[in-house]
Amino acid sequence: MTINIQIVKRGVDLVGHSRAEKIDSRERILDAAARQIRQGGLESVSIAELMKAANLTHGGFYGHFPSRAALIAAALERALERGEAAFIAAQPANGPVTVKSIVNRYLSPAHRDHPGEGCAVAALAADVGRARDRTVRTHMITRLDRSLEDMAEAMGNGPEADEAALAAWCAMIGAITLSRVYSGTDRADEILKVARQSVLDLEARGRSAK
Amino acid sequence: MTINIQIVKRGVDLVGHSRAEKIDSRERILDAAARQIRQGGLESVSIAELMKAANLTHGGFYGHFPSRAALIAAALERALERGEAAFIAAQPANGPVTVKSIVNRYLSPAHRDHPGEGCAVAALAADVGRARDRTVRTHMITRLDRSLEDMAEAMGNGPEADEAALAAWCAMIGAITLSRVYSGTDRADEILKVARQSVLDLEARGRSAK
DNA sequence: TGTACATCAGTGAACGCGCGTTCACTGATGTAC
DNA sequence: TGTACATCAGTGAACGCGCGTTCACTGATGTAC
Repeated sequence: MTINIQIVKRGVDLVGHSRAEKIDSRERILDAAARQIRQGGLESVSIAELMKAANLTHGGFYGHFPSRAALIAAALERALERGEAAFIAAQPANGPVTVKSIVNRYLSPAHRDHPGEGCAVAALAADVGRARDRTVRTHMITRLDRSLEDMAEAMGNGPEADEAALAAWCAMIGAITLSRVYSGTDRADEILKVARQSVLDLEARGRSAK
Repeated sequence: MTINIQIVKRGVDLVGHSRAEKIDSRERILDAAARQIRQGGLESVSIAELMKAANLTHGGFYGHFPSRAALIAAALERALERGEAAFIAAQPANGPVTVKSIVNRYLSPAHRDHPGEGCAVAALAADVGRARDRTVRTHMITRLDRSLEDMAEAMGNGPEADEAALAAWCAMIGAITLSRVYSGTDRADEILKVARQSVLDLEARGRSAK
C-alpha cells in the first residue's frame, strides 16, 4: 500500500530534491540537449524548451550549467558519445567489426531518418566547422580521430587502410547529409546504396594494395 | 570638375533613390546574405547587420523582402548560383570539363578556407536537410541534380557514370565538411588530398566498367 | 526648357516578443544531537 | 529513535537585451504640363 502511494507520488511530481536526483536531472537535461542539437543544430537549443523536455522549469537550469554555451559544449560531447554508442551496440557482440556491418548500419534509411539518435558528426560537422568555440571543435576532432582508427582497423590497418578509412568517412558523412536533403524522394535511398558500395570498394582497394 | 563632385557625393551617400538604384540595393542585400549564410549558416542572418553590410538602414529591408524567411530562401538561391558560378569560372574556357579540374578546384584549401565564396551545398546541406521550409529544400535539390548531371557528363555518361557521380559528390561534400572541422591541423589538407584521389578513382572505375 | 506635383527608396524611432539570465523563495532531504 | 536545524534542488516572477517588424516621415527622382 505504502509502495503504491509512493509510486503514484513519483508519477505526479517527477522532480526530486535529493543529491542523487540532481544527477538524474542533469542527465535528462544533457540527453534532451544532445538529441535537440542533432535534430536542429548546435544553436537550436532553447533553455525554456530544454528544461520542459527534462520535466523541469527554466530557472533551475543554472543550477546545472553556468551558461547556454557551456551546455552546448557538454551536449555535443554527450551527442558524440550517444551516437557512437548506438553504432557500437549494433555490432555483433563477439567477433571483429566488419566494414560491411558498419556501413549497413551507418548508411541506413533509419539513420538518415532519425538524426536525433544518430551520429553527431554527420548531424553537426558543418555547425562545428563554423563554430568559434574551440572546445566544441576539439570534442569533435577527438571523436573523429577515434572513428578513423576504428575504420582503419576494420579495413586491416596499414597506410593504405588509413587513407581508405579517411575517404570512407568523407563518403559516409557526405552521403547521410545529402540523403537528408533528398529525404522523401527516391534518390535519398539511392544515395545510401551507392555510398555503401563505394565504401566497400574502398575497403577492397585498401586490402588489395597491401 | 562636375564629375569629381558627383563622385565625391556618391562616396558620401552611397544610397540612391531611383528605381534602378533600388535594384542595386536588392542585389547588395542578396549578395551579402548569400555570403553570410554560407559563412554562418541559414539562420545566422540578422536583418540589422545585413542592411548595414549593404550600406542601408534596417527599416528599408521590408521594401525589398516580405520577411526574413523569404530573404533566407532567396539568399540560398543566390548562394547556390554564386557558388556554382565560382566553379564554372574556374574551368578552362574552351574544351571539356574534366573531373580532375573540378576536383582540384573544389577540394582545395582555398575553397575550404573561404566558405562565404564557396559552394553553398557544402556549406548548407546539413542546414537544408533539417529545414522545415520546403522552398529551401527544393532550391538545393534542383541545384544538386544539375551538379550530378555535370559530374556524370565529365565522367563520360552512362549508368556507371551516374553512380560514380553520386558517390563523387558524397565524397566531395563530406571532405569539405570534415576538412573544415580539422581546419588548422595537418589532417585538414590530408583529407582533401585523399578525397581528390578517391574521386579520380571513382572516375576511372566508372569508365573502365563501361 | 522650366515648374509643380506625385512617387517612392530609404530613414530611424518605436513596438512586441522571445530568450538568456538572475534572484528571492519554497519545501524536501540530509544531518547533528 | 525522534526532533530541530541546515542544506540545497527546483520554482516562477522579473529583468534586460536583441531582433524582427511596423510606420510616419524625408527628400530625391520621375513625370505631366
